[in-house]
Amino acid sequence: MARPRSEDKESAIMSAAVRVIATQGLGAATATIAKTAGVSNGSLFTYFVTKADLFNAVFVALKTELAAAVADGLSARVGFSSAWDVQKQMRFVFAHWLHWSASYPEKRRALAQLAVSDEITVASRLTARQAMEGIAAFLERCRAKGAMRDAPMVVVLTLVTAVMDAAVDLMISDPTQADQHCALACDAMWHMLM
Amino acid sequence: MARPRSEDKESAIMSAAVRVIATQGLGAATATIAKTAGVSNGSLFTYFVTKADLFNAVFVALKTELAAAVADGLSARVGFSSAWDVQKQMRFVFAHWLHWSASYPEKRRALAQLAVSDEITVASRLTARQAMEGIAAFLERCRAKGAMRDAPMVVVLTLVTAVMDAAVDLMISDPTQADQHCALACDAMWHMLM
Amino acid sequence: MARPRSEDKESAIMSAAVRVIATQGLGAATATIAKTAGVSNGSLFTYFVTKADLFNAVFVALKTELAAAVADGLSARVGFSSAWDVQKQMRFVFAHWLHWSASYPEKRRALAQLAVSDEITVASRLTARQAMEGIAAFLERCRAKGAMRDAPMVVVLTLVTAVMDAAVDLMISDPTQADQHCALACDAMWHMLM
Amino acid sequence: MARPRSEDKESAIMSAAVRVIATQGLGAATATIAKTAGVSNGSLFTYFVTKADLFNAVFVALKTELAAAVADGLSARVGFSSAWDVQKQMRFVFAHWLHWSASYPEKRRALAQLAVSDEITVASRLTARQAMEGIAAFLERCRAKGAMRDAPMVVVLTLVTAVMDAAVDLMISDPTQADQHCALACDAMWHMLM
DNA sequence: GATGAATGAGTATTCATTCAT
DNA sequence: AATGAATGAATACTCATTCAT
Repeated sequence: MARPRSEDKESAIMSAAVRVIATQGLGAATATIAKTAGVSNGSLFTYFVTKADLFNAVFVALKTELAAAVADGLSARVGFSSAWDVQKQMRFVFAHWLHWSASYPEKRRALAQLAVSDEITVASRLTARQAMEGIAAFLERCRAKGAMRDAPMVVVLTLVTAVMDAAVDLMISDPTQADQHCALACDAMWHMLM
Repeated sequence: MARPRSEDKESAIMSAAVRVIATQGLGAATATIAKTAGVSNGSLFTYFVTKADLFNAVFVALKTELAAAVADGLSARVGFSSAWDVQKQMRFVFAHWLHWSASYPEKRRALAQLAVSDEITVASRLTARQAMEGIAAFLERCRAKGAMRDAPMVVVLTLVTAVMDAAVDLMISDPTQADQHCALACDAMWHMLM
Repeated sequence: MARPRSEDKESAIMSAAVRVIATQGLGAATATIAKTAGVSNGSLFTYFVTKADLFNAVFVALKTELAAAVADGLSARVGFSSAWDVQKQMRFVFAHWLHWSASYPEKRRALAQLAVSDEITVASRLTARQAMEGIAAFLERCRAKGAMRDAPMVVVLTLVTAVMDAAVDLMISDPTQADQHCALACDAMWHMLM
Repeated sequence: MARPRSEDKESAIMSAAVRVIATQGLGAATATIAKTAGVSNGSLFTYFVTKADLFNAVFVALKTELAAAVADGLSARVGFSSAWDVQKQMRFVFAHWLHWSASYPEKRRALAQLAVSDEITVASRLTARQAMEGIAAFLERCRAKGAMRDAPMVVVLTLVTAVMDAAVDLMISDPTQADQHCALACDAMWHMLM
């Protein structure tokens, strides 16, 4: 598993991949990605044995990054307890999530493409899901007394993620209404879980 | 005077495309699609000038088909009025929608790929949206007194569609729990809109 | 050898071929030629079994047409005898030839392409040469007392044709100087033969 | 640091192109050219971005080579001055030109095809013309006191080239008479210019 | 005979991956 | 390790020709 040095190059390639995928789709040539990263096309393959490997790595990285951002919003507010506080906290977390995602439209777009690709392995998808599980505890608390209190966590997480993704798309496609869309989505989530 | 164009062939190509895209993604070769359709690769191009044209046609067709199926569930129950009836009706419609989608996993998978492709034109996306217009009216009525009563319809439709898609994914990936997932999603929708 | 009727269509196809070859080169599609001729692509092949056949027919026709035009200039002035008259007559014939060719740039261009094609058979080339032999007698008289009096006729004809072709190209490429070029070429021919 | 581009390969491709064009015309497949050059079809495109690029390069190279050969005959005899000497020199130069061209029938044939192609850019044609500039000066001197003393140089060069080309064709098509044809053409040129 | 759909071999070009330097 | 040339399979699309109507 030991990779050649230069983490710089590795991450340069990965973020180049994000940018290129965002604009050219999954059909993007590895050579294009390499050039965008300022690296020779040969080098790309010393860091990622396969184009699919690169894509999987990018997928996992983006999902992980997103999860971290969400967790970030999470850690800022812990310890509320009353119902009203829970709602406030949820809003805060979801708003953080949404705004973070909307700030990186390229990442969002790349992720959307990668998510439906069949190059992305089940393993990658599993890893991605696990990264998101950090917020499971939070959602657990949110839904504790709500309508979805007995639903399996996977289901809750899947539905929540779907709504968030859709909301981000709306925010990106019409940035002037971003705040309204954000508020609406947070409301929707609240009602869905309660 | 010459051999007329065959609608059979046209639709054979389109459904072949669905099957092939579902398994091979958008990178699927036109030759593969043609062979799957039992047609020469040259013929594919007498029916669709371009691979992108074919994909757009398939996209619109699938969306339209889905819309028709939903509308089908819609027309079955018209005329309810009390709140309880509205809920019942909505459940029915959503359940219909979900089960229909879950019954055609290939169509769903193909649609998921096509939806994020940049080969799909705005015109196609518009047409698709218009096909869904029928359900918009229904949602209008559902949300009339609910929390989202003031939200723009696009937003509502986008969120609803996202939840439906996620639910179908869940149903497909774990068919034994399909009914529970369906019920859960319907509940979620209900709460989200009310 | 009996061809299907409608000489109209046959010649429509041929002149369409001239136009299309002039603009698109020999790589022009038969379908394009057919459409230009206002005929179905299938029909083209009832008149010409092969694309090469069509091209050969066009080649021969153009060469023949040119020869006829030259002969036309020829017949206008027959019977001069003194040396000075011969020169005058030659100028007249060559000028006629040049102006006729320069009036049909598409034909000239198509002919230039066809002449170097390897689709054109030796038979066609022979026929073409024979068509031009009408002026052999005339050239014979021109060169009778000149420097090329002992050269084989083929050689004379080849050189003369080459100069004429080059002159026509010059005239076409710079129409404002057409008359000067014509005069120059006639002079050149006169000197070459005397 | 990587394998350097090989000039060998580049010229192998170009001369393969000459051979293949000579026998198959401009419709020759790049794959055929590559195989003839002993190179993978992919490699052809690292040396020439486009088939048209390759053809332009070949065109310019052949024209340049021809010009060099002519210049070669030119430099062998410099310094003559009397009228008789000029004639002798001109004959020598033209004979050299003709024999060189006749020795490379493939190059000649390829050049004939390329010259009428519309893939050949004006830039290429200009470069080619400039390569022939050397002989222009020589012709300038030849015609100084002759009949074409006032004609534009382009015209002179065009006519001379046309006669030379025709003569070469004659020499190639009937090699046993090559010398006579050569002598005849030289005479013709002499008379045309004087 | 006319039409234009059907066919499938053929084309230029691309691209993931390998390998010489 | 880094580079970028080399490779050749793969791809969308074209086109001469055939054939059903």
